Amino acid sequence: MPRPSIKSERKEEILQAYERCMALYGVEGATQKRIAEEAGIARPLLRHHVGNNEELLLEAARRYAERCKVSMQELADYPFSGIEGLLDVLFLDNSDVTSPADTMIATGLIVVAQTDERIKAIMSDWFDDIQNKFEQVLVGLFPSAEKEEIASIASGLIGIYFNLDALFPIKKADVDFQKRSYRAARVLLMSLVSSSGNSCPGNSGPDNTSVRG
Amino acid sequence: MPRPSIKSERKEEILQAYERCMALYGVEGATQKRIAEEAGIARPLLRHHVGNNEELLLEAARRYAERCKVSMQELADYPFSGIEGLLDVLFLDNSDVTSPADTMIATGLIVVAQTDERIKAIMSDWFDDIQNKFEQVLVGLFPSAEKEEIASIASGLIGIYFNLDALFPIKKADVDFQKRSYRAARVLLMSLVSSSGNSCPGNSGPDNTSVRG
DNA sequence: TTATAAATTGTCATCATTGACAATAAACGA
DNA sequence: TCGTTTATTGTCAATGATGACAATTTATAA
Repeated sequence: MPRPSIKSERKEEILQAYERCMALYGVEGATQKRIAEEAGIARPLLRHHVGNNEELLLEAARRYAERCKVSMQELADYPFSGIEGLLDVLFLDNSDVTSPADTMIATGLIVVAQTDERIKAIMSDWFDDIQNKFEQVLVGLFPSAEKEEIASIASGLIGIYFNLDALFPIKKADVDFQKRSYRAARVLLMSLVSSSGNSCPGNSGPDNTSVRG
Repeated sequence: MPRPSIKSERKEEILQAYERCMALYGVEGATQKRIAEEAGIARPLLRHHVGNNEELLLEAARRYAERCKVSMQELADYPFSGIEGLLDVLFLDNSDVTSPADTMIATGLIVVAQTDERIKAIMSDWFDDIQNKFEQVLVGLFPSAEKEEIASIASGLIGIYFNLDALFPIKKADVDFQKRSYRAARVLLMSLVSSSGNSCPGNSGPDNTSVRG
C-alpha cells in the first residue's frame, strides 16, 4: 500500500552528482546546494535520501571505491593480447578504466583522509585493490616474471597513469605530455619482456593515433 | 616618520600558513579563520596584508609555483654522481625536493584551475618547469641519450614521484609501496643506461635503507 | 475509493564565512 | 614631544551553508 521507495535510485543519482561536484570544485567545494543543482533535485532531498553532510561524504567515498573496484576487476578480466593492448586501454581515449575526474576525486578524498580515519581506511583499501589488479594483469602478460619486479612495474604504471589523469585540467591539450607518459609506461613494461623469457611483442608507439583529448 | 612596513614579511607568513591549510584541508577548506589561526594572527590582518579571498588564492598559487621553481633549480644544479644519487634525492627521506604536502597543494590548485584561468596558467607553467628541470638532470647524467627518450623518462619519473607524494596520507606507513616506486623509477633510469653508451653505475636497491617515513 | 507510506516542497533558525570599516596601539623621524 | 604612517584589534552586516521540521503531493495495495 505504501508508495514504492526509490531511495536507492535517488541515492545513486545524488552520489553521482556529488562525485561530479567533487571533481569540479574539490571536496570542500562540493556544497549541498551544488550537489542538489547537479542532481536536479531540491536540497532537502539530499538529507531525505542519504543523510547529513557526514553521511553524504562517507557514502560518496564508499560508492567511489566500489565503483573503482568494479572498473579494476574489468581491467583484470580483460584478455590483453600484449603490451600494446594494455597500453592502449590505459592511455588511449577510446577506453575508460578510470577518467581524469575519478583521479581528481581520489586526490580530494586522500586529503580528507588526513582528518577522517574512516575515509582513510576506505582509500587505503581502494589503492591496495588497484595495485593488486595491476599486478594480476601483469602476471597474465608475464607469467614467468619475478613477483617483486611485477609489483614494482605495477606501481610505476599506476603512478604514470594517475599522474596523467591528475594533470588533465592543465594538460589536456598537451599531446606531447600524453605521448611521453605512454612511452615511459612502455619502457616499464618492456623491462618485464627482457627480464622474463617472453618474446618482444613489438615496440611501435602511439605516434599518430589519437590520444586522450 | 612612518611606522616601518612589515607587509612583505607578514604576507610571506600568511601565504605559508595558507599553504599548510591547503595541504591539510584542501583549497576550499582553507578558510580565512584557519589561515589566521595557523599564522597566529587576527583574521582582519589577512585582508590588510594580502587582500580578499581572490587575491589570497592568487598570491598563494604564485608563491607556491615560485617556491617549486627554486626547488627544481636546486635539483637541476645538484651534482649527481649517478642513477643512485638521483634516486636517493628523489625517494629517500633525508632530502626534500618537494614534500608530500607540496604535491597535495598542487592537486588542489589543479582542481581550481578548471574554473580559474589565471590559476590554470600558473599551474601549467609550474608543470612545464618541472618537466624541463627533470630533463636537464637526465641530460646531465646521460648526455648521449636521445632527447625524446630523456623526455619520456622524465615524465615517467615525475609521475612515479608525484604519485608517491600524493598517496602519502594513506600510504605513509607502507614501506613496500615506497620500495616499489623506487624500483620502478630505477627501471626507467636504467633504460637510459642501456640505450645510451654509458656504463652501468650499479643496480643495488635501497633494500634496508630508511625510506621516507 | 481509501488508507498508507513514501516522495517532494517550502520554510525557518542557526551557524560559519566573508567583506568592510572604525578605533586603538605602535614605531619612527622631525 | 609631536605628527605621520602603519600594524593591530574589535565589531558588524551580508551572505551562504546546514539542519530540521511541517505541509503537501504522489503512488500503490486493499
